[in-house]
Amino acid sequence: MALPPAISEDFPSPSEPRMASPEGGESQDPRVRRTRQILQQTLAELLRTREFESLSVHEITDAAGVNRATFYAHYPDKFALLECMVAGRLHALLEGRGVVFDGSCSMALQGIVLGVCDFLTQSLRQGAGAKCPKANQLPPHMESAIIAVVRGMLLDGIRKHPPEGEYSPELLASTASWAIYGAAREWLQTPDHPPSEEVAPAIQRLVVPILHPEG
Amino acid sequence: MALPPAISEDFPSPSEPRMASPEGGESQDPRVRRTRQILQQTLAELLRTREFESLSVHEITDAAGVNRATFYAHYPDKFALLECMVAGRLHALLEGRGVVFDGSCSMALQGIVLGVCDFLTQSLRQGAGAKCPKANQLPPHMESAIIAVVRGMLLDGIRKHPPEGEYSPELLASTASWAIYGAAREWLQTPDHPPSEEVAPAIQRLVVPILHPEG
DNA sequence: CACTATCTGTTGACTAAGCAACAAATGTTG
DNA sequence: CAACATTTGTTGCTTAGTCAACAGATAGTG
Repeated sequence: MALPPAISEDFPSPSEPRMASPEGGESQDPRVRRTRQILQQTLAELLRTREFESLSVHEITDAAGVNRATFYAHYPDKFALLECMVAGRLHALLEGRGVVFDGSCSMALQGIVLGVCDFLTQSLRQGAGAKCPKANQLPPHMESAIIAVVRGMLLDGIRKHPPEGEYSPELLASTASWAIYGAAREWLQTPDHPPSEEVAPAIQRLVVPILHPEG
Repeated sequence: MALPPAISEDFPSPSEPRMASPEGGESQDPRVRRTRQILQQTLAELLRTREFESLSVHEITDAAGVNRATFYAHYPDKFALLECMVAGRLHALLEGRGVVFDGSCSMALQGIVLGVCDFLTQSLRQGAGAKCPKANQLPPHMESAIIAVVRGMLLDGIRKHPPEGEYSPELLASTASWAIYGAAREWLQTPDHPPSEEVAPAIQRLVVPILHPEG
């Protein structure tokens, strides 16, 4: 498989990854939680010294002490695992800050923006060893995973307080999430960029009109 | 159960604990290694803030995210888990220093003595929060676990090079292991005791005659 | 004392994880 | 190109872990 699969519609929760078979809802079985946590944590550790593209499923499961067949019982491929891993970490970061986007409060939106900026920064710092020696860039599949998480959070919030415009929640969420990530990425690649606390309000002001096209 | 069961004859390896059913040999199944590692690690973490006596099996398995029935499939009781946990940590400490007792070399014996002293010190430091606020003492079941590990190592070494005297390897190993632990304990409880590097040779000279009654 | 509560082991039915083997696709080297 | 090795998904069978429920032991409370 050369190209990653399309990001699924459903939000890829870390404990209930994007899969072919089962419906949503978090798994209760301790074995399931344990296996997914081990796989995600192992991938995170491998990414400190290895490039994602160069990793095989066999290598990940070997390092995790998990059978390869078990891997495929949880994730369709390594891209899904990456997505869930990033989702889990980003979610943990945002939850640790008490950020919950409900569709109307722009403070929460700014929290998401700030979270993405900081998450990008720390992800780059961690993988400084092997991944992108010179350019301040993340591997592409990690980027789309972050966007998918942000899109899922925005979509949840928008659906709770749907705006009255003509645009679908999906379109609004996708547009805003790509915009947020693009802005954060641009900020990060700017030499001598200001701290995230300064740039976050600016990005937030740029994105707000997307979510509230009328006002 | 009010009293701990007697220390078994076989050495309680961390990955193959003292059990009713199976024979010796380390388990190959990743699930088995994982479960035992989680339980031992969880116990170690709990002991930082809790007293061993006050812990129930239910509490340990709950914190570990392991089913209580699974616990009993690996350990007959919490004392066996403690023993295996201590054995694993002490073994790791000694192996990290390259200590292997083969029954004859007194340098290795001194390595064991030094390891016990340092292990006692670090065990006390870790559990300083809750266990024994004033006296420099370890919970009794931890003490017997340490002695069991030392006894097992000595027994392995003695059997490789059995001395010619009238004493059985078991008697020699038990006597020496209790002597070593008692000496280390006395050293640790002495106010302003010298560093372990100084006391270890002294203890070793005390114990050597036990293992080599003739010479 | 009786009542309640918790802990200890144990059992049997169900489910997830391990394992070996497979076919197919993809590289890689001569 | 051909031969070889690696990776990817998938499949049946076995084993370990989960879960609920059980009986017995221990201990606290009115």
